[in-house]
Amino acid sequence: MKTVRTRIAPSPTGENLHIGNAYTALINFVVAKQNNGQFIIRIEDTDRTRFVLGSERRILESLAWLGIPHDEGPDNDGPFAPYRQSERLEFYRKYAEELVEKDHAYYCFCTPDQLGEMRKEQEARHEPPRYDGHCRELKTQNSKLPAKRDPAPRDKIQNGEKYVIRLKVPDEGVTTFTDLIRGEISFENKLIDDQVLLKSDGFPTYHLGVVVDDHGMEISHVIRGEEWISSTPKHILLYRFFGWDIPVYAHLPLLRNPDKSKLSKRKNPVWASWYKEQGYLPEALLNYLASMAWAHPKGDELFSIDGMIKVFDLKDVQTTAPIFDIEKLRWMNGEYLRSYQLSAISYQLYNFFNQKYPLEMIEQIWPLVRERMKTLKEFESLAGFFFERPKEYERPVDKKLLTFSHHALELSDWNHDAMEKRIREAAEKSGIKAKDLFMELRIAITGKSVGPPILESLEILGREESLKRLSVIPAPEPESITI
RNA sequence: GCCCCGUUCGUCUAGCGGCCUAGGACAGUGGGUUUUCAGCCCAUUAAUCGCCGGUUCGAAUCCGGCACGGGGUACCA
Repeated sequence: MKTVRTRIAPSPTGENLHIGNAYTALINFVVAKQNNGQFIIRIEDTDRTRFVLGSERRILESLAWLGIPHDEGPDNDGPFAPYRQSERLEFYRKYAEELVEKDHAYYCFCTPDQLGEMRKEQEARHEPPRYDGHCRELKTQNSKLPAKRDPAPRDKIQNGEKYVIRLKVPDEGVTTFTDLIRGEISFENKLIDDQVLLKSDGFPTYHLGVVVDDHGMEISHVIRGEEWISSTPKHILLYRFFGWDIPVYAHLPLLRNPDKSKLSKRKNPVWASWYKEQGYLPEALLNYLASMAWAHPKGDELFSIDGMIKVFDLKDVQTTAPIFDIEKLRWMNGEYLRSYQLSAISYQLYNFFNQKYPLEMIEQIWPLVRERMKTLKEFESLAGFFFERPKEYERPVDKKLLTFSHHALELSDWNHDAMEKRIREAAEKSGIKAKDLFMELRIAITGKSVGPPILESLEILGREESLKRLSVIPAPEPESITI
């Protein structure tokens, strides 16, 4: 059996790795690995007008962060280098010319202005917008020669006229392909436009690039988003015209915004980097993405990529496009966070906050906040008071209540049981609810009414710092002070 | 407009002709544990399986039509 080789082909036109690409990458990676195959990254940088500097680097960084390693790519090369389309231009020209030679493509000298005009007219006549084939028969009269050798187009080229190479889509017949997820899909050829294959700047369009490179890099499975379904017949035609083996196709459903439109940055955080900055763990993000349009056969909600590789089957992927719902991701992230060993999670937090907080402190604090956290970032809002006295208080502290607890604490040995005992005693004597005393302590120390257990927090802060905080009460509203 | 893909709780999904008066997870709600929040445990709300017809003894599951949603229709990917 042929080696399974899959790939993702991101274009460096965005800030970072799009979460939809991360999803596609995950599935491609899993399919490759479960078949002992290779996973490849190819950069499709053929649109120079949308090129974003640094995008490629950030895409690769995010993939590395996610833990989806590639066997071949622009940064580590491989047997089919280069892996950047802008560095493979000679291939595309060669193959486009070959198609012209075979009379399956032709030179087109129509200018963008002419094409725009044409489309406007078609629209006015309520016709579908498509290339009218103007240059298709551009030949000397009665010429039997293919366009390649015909003098008419040749002369224009020699005169320096700009041109593109277009695919000559047959006027009749039906192009059919089998999608592993959706089954057979057919398109009538007469409805397929004469696609541009090679642009006037010498760069290929996606359609030429993807076919030439997938074949050239021996890609066995083309697994991509469903937005490519309607382009696939063009690709099939190309494979046939070249006489190449057609890869296995699988079109994944598109991830959607809550309003069901295609996932977009306007309506949702889409960059993988955003999830990293918010303190999501790559394992959780991947686990969540895996649950999109696919479910673990055992019904497991939490599983690793390795676990997924063992049981995943492309055929089980759903055709329905799922909505990307961050709530479930948050839950999952919390589960992952809690499953970590103390030292591992502490180190993650240490690095997440750029070594801002001492590792030993984090290790002490983590047990107090582990049940409360859903993202790494939340550590700061939950436990920030350990490192810095609160600047803002949820409400003024009641000095009278505080005084009781203050005294109680001063008298106690500085440990949890002793402190709790003293506070309860103080409460009983004064007829105040212990609950209220604890709350007042909490606000004085943390500035907030919710958070980690207060007595444990006091222990970690230490006697000196704690008492200092209890003495220096932020200026409350004058009338609320009752001593 | 035309072409293509889709349609099960709010969301992710299970379901492959009888085991479905449709199961699980997230979110929600109620309760328990608790000095708060969270976590944990228990309970619970929520889908006439888009609609209409057909096939069948029997349909969420098969077929057809319709409606709705999405994608494509570029010298963008």
